[in-house]
Amino acid sequence: MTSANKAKNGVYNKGKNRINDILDAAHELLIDAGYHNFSMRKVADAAGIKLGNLQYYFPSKSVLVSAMLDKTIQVYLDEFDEIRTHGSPEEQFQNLLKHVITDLTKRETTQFFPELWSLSNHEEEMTVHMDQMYAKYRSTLGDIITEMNPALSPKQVEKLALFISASVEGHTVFIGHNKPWTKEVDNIIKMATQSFSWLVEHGDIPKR
Amino acid sequence: MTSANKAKNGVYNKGKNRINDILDAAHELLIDAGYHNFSMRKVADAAGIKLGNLQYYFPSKSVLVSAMLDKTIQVYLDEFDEIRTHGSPEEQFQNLLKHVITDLTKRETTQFFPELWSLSNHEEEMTVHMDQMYAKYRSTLGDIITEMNPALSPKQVEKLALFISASVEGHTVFIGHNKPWTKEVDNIIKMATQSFSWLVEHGDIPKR
DNA sequence: TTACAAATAGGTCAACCGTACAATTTTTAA
DNA sequence: TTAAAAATTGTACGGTTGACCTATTTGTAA
Repeated sequence: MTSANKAKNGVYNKGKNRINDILDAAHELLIDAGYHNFSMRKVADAAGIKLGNLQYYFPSKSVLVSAMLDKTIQVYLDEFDEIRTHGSPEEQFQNLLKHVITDLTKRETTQFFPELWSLSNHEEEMTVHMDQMYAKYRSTLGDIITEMNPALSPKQVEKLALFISASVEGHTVFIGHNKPWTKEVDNIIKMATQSFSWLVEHGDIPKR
Repeated sequence: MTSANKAKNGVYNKGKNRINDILDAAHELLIDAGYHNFSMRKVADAAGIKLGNLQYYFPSKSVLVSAMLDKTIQVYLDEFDEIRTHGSPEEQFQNLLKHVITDLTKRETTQFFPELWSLSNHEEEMTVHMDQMYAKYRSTLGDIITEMNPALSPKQVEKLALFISASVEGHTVFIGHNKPWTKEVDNIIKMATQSFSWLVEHGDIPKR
């Protein structure tokens, strides 16, 4: 059992809060400095503790980064469930697109995801976290699509969910926070809703 | 005048080849190690020269990275012009989508762009290179769209080019080289062609 | 052939890095 | 109150990094 696990299962409130503080500081640092400027010492500074103390909770950098990714990603996962609780399938579809695209323009999202994409290309371990999140994303989207057009086969639904979710992610780099086209968010939402709805209802999607 | 400039304008073939070797080595290193593992010493090693010699051509890391980005991006820029030389607007549209999406699956492209996106979020200087490339991308795409549907206003064309190009870029993370959905490339091309063609021909795009 | 510029190598520096570990203080449970 | 556990600090180590600067070698043009 590692020190971090000991701390997580510990009974002291101080330790639990510390872990949250550290994870938040790490997240913030990743966002505004990028992973190439991300170091244990900077995280410790940002969290207001000493390097030795940080290592008591997270014995290695990779353990820290992994935990930080987990926590950040969990926030997005929770939001997908919420979408499914209100409205018709068509409304859920529109709400999901609007929600995700609007979220792209938040500073934290605009900066976080490119780091995640880059990281997953070079650190095997990070790929798992990312894939798991996008699988849930596509699964939620797929459920909605199936209800919108029950004639579609599971394979067709899968393809549509992949195409739509991937397309939406691409806008991060262009309409995200402080990007040149931020003001076009509403238009992007309109175009996404139109074209992707049409694709779900009238598209000729390969059956397998 | 910097050493790098001197070298670039120099008359020795040795020096010119060296610069190309260095830029290629830098590109390769960025691609398979990521920017967080990108160092002057590793570039020198990969290029088969000593650190001191590398610094003779590129006096600082940022100058090197900047030159490397420039060279890499130029390759993509040249390809856009090619597309415009053959076929009807509709064919050009399909060819462009097919070309860009197919390109996404190349190892170099899959790995390079997330690095570029991340870098542009944290290093002001890199943003310029990226924006310039995507501006050219959208401009080419916009010209084709205008010919496909002359009834569209310039503003509408601009929005469509933005939406389509951004959507396509998003697939890098999902159908790129060694990604979980690489085998779906052909289906993605089909869906992109269908939905984006429909959007250009029948979409209700805000006029301003 | 010789003089000069280009190209290459080598060394040094302060700063930063991840990791390990011992010493100390603080908190909690008995 | 006291002993054990948890939390925190401080320090040290071997490496790496970007930037500088000084030889030394190589190539070329006069």
